[in-house]
Amino acid sequence: MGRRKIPMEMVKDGNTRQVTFSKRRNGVFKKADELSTLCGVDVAVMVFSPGGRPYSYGSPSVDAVFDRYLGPDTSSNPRVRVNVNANGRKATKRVAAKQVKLENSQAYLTSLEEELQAEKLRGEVLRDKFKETREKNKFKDVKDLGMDELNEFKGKLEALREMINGKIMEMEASSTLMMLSKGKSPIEVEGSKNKRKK
Amino acid sequence: MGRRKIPMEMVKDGNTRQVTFSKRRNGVFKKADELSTLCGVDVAVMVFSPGGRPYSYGSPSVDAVFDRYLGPDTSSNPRVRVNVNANGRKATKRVAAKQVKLENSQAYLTSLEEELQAEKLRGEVLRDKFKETREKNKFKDVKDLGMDELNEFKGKLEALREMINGKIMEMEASSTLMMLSKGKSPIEVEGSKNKRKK
DNA sequence: AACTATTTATAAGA
DNA sequence: TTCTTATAAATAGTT
Repeated sequence: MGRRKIPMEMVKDGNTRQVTFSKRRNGVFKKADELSTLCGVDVAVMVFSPGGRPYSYGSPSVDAVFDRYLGPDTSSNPRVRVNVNANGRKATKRVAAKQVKLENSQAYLTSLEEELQAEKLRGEVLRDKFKETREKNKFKDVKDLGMDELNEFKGKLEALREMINGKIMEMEASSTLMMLSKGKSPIEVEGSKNKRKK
Repeated sequence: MGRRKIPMEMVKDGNTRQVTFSKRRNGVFKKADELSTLCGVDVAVMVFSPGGRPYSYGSPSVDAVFDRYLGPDTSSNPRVRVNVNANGRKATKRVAAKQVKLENSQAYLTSLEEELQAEKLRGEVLRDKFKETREKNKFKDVKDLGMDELNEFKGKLEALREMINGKIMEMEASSTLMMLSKGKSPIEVEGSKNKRKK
C-alpha cells in the first residue's frame, strides 16, 4: 500500500528491508491492538527484526496471553521461582509451571488431527506419484524433439491448457501456474501473435 | 477502513463483534505473514476469539518463535524469558526451564490449528497468485501457435524441464507432475522417437 | 459470502 | 529518522 505495489518476496536491499520492517512492525502491532480493543480479546505478537532484535506487543501482556495459550494451570503443580530482569532491574517472581491438561474439546482436537493427517497423506501421495511418474516417464528432453514430435507434443500441450483452464484441483493448478510464472515463464507468450522474433 | 470510521472501543453488538473479529484476525495474520516474508523474519501471533477459542499464526511456527523469544535454555540456570511492552522496548525475565508436554496441552491443539491455518493461508496465497498470473499472462492458446512460435515455445519448454529436474519446491514439482501424469499425460513422450502416431 | 465506499497502511521520495 | 503524498489494501456497512 504505497506509491507502488511491491512483490511479496524478501526485500533485497538491506536498508530498505529494515525500513519496511520498522513500518510494518508498527502496523502489525497497531492492528493487533485494534483487534484487542474492538473485540475485547487477548492478543500477543512476537517478532524479530532482521538484526535479530525481539519486539512484541501483548494485551494484556505477552506473558499473559502465552500462559493462556498454554492452557490452564493444573494447580497441583508447584510454582516456579523466576528471576525477572525488567528494564535492567532485577527482581523475582513466581509463575505457574506450565503443566497443562487435555482440554475438554477432545472431539475438536481429533477432528483437527484428522484433517492434518489427510493433508499429510495427500502430500505423501503426491510425493509417491512424483517418483513413480518420474521413473516411468523418463520423458525425453524437449531439446531432442524433432519437428513432427514437436507437433505431437503440441497436441498434448493443448490438453494441458485445457486442464489448466478447467477445474483441476485448485492447489495443483495454482502451483503449476506459479511455477510457470517464475522468472523465465515458459509460457509467457504474451503478444507473440504480433511480435516476430526475427 | 470501511464505509465509515468506527470508534476505537469494544464493538457493542455481539454478532458484529464476532464478524469484526474474524475479519481483523485474518487481517492481522496476513500482515504478520507479509512482514515475515518481506523482511525474512520470525513472527508469531496469538489471539483468542470473543468466545475464547485460540487462534494463531507463526513463521516458522508459534513454538519456534516463542522458543527463540524465551532465549537459549541455560540448563541448570533458569531460561531467559523476554518480556516486552507494547512499544517494543525490551525487558527480560528468567524462567526455570519448563518442559511442557505439548501432546496434552492446549498449545498442541493450537499448533494443529496453526498448521491448518498456515495451510489455508498458503492456499489463499496460491489462489491469489493464480488469479494474478492468469490475468497477467493471458497466454495464447497453444492451438493458435504458428510453427516459428512453436519453435520459440520449444525453448521455453526446455527451461521448464530444467526447472522440473531442478530443485523447485517439491510440492510444486510433484503437483505439476501429478497433473501431467493424470490420464492424458501431456508429456508422456515415452519412446516417441521410435513410434509414429500414425 | 460478496460487494464497494471509505478509511488506513504504506512505498517512495524529500 | 520523520514527514509527505500517491497508491495499494483493509474493512464497515450492506445485500
